[in-house]
Amino acid sequence: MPKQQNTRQKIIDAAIDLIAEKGYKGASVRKIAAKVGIRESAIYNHFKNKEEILKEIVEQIFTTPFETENLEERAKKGKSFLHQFAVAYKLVSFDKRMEKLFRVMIIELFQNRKLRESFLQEFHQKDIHQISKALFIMMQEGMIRSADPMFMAQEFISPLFYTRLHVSLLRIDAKSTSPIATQFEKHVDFFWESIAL
Amino acid sequence: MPKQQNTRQKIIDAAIDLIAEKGYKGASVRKIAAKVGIRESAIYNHFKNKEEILKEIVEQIFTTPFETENLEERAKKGKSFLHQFAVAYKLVSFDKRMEKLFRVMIIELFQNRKLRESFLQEFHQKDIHQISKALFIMMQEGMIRSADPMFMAQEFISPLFYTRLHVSLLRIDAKSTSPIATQFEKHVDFFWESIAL
DNA sequence: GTCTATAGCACGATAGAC
DNA sequence: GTCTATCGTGCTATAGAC
Repeated sequence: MPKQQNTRQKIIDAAIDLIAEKGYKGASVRKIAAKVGIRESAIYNHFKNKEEILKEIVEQIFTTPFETENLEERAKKGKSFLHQFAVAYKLVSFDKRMEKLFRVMIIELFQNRKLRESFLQEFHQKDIHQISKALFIMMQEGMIRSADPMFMAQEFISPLFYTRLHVSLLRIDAKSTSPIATQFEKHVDFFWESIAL
Repeated sequence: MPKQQNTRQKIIDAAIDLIAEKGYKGASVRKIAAKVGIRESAIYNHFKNKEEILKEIVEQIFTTPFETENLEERAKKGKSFLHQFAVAYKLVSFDKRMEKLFRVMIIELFQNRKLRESFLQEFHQKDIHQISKALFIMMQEGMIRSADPMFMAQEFISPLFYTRLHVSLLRIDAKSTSPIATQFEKHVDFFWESIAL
């Protein structure tokens, strides 16, 4: 049931909005409080200090529920597995909240060591691992050409990431994304043609 | 002849260092002045305000001298053209000053509209255009399979960009980049095998 | 072109009443 | 858990002497 948000979550949401727009330094405790509709001092009833808010947001960025079940079975479908992944990636790219979190991630990537490590371990490695496992199975099945699965997985994901960044940059200025919206699917076509036997 | 830097350039260099480390907001006029070895007020003899410093830096980011001569001739060499491009991209990725400018670019990408537009027009489009022209020539020569050259160019560049980001993230924490240093060349091999006829 | 001095403001955070 | 009030700090920028 859609219960009313508690103040703590309201603070986090306001902070995400502001950081996505102005960066961590630009998202002052004052502005966060104003957005929530309380005074600065009231923030400190919910968080020890400003950094604790960011910590919580960073955790939320990397707690993406991700389909990892039946990997072997799904991988045997070959191209349609990759298609499914790309479409899921596309949905996330266009989801309003996920897009905001993506912006926060990029903005803070070079300024927050913990976020950086999570990016490399969670964001990067988790996807790479899943895809590489699937690609390995496809190689065993003789569906695709042989190569280092980890490397091939990165070749598959990089263009998706780049397109996601591109989408995010266009949307921030309210520019049209229609010329690149189909690139997620086109990439799968191109990639599959590149590896299929 | 290697003349002594004037104060103006010293200010810019100090600002690049500080922004790459702390972001634009974290790179205060105070700190920039301290790094140069002058007082804050002296900064204003060289720049109208803080933003003008950033403007200058943004311009420096996108004034990359880029090899565009003899494109047709070079393109006909096929794979070795792509290899040349990737190696140049790799060199830039590991160049200390270019790496700093790359960081500044990523940090400010979502916070500076002008930088964002330059990114899309200069950084992104310029590379894409050059590569797509070369790929078009290769298609005409029957060296590679036919496809939309612009799309194919993006497929070629995305993994290079992703690897560059990866390198930058590792180096900021002084982590080893040797596991991914060869990815630029490996990508060319993989890509060429994907498109060669 | 540099300095000292200072204005004026926004910041993060705390104390204490309700 | 929220408020008012306030503290100390760091910020951008300017005025004016040298």
